[in-house]
Amino acid sequence: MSTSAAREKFRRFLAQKGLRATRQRLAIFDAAFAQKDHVTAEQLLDYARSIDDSVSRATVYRTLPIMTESALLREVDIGTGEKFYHPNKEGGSTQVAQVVCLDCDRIFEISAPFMEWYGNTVSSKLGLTPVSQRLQVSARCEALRLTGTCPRRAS
Amino acid sequence: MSTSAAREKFRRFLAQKGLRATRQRLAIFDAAFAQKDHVTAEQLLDYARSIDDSVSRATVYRTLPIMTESALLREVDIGTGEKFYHPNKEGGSTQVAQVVCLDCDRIFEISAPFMEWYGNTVSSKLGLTPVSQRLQVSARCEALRLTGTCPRRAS
DNA sequence: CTGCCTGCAAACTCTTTGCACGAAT
DNA sequence: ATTCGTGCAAAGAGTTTGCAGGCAG
Repeated sequence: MSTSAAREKFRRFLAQKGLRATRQRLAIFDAAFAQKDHVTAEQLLDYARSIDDSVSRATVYRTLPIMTESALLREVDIGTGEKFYHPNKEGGSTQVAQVVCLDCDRIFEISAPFMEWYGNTVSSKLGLTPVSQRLQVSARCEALRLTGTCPRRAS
Repeated sequence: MSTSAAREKFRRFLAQKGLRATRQRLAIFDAAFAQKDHVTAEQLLDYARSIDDSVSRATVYRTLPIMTESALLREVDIGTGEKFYHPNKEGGSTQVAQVVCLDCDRIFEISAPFMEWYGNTVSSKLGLTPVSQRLQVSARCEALRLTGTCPRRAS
């Protein structure tokens, strides 16, 4: 899905929900879709302000749940206090695991379709219906440990 | 593992680390091991104070990482802002998944040994060594949805 | 006795919210 | 014209920390 196609999808989502397509919301959307890595709300605010300097922190925090609900943005909570956001450019499976490198703080996303099966299996035994699942692996950089340098750190 | 055996293990852990076995730390330990369900730091503080009313919030927060490191206590972060704690009475596998009921807020723990294999597999592809993994399923109560009452809620 | 540990309260981080103004439809 | 949306700043929740005094070893 191209960024402009996603942008249209966002506009449609807003219209359908009876929400307005304001300059600020679109700037935040564009900021999010310009990102390659996972970013925090604060980083998104900075970037959105470089597009439209009228964007405020409050609006970022108010817009993030909307974008998350539209499935155009994925929210990732790795237990560090702050949440990370990542554009869902493929529009595809939401069954994704994360591998978090504790050395470079990078977040890698890995498709993990079996999570859905697991959630169903385990929930039904408890009389529950799964809503969502998360699978995260925290890890250390092997190269850094051995050679003192993380090859990915160089970027 | 009995509670008193765990208590001894905690004392030994403290000694080995050169830490002192203070009244407060032991009260917090006892409070944690008296719990059946998952509790927050605040709930633990209340309970610890009923054992020794000199226990302060600061000491609870300072003691929790020590107990977690000793593996006698398990920390569970389900992304609700506060962390939950649970005594590791079996002393066994740390490979545990959580099923969180969004209706009654209960946390169910489920042994998931395959997580270790998964962590290894996925990490090695990235040149990483896994440190820990978490698998969580959020779910809704089926009985509550159908009959309006959660059988577990009654407890 | 020595210095690790403690309680207190203030500080901190991330996020949410009340209010009056502003702009999308 | 109507509302919904906005920026600002203050509030909020959970956790951490600086400091002066207290207790374990």
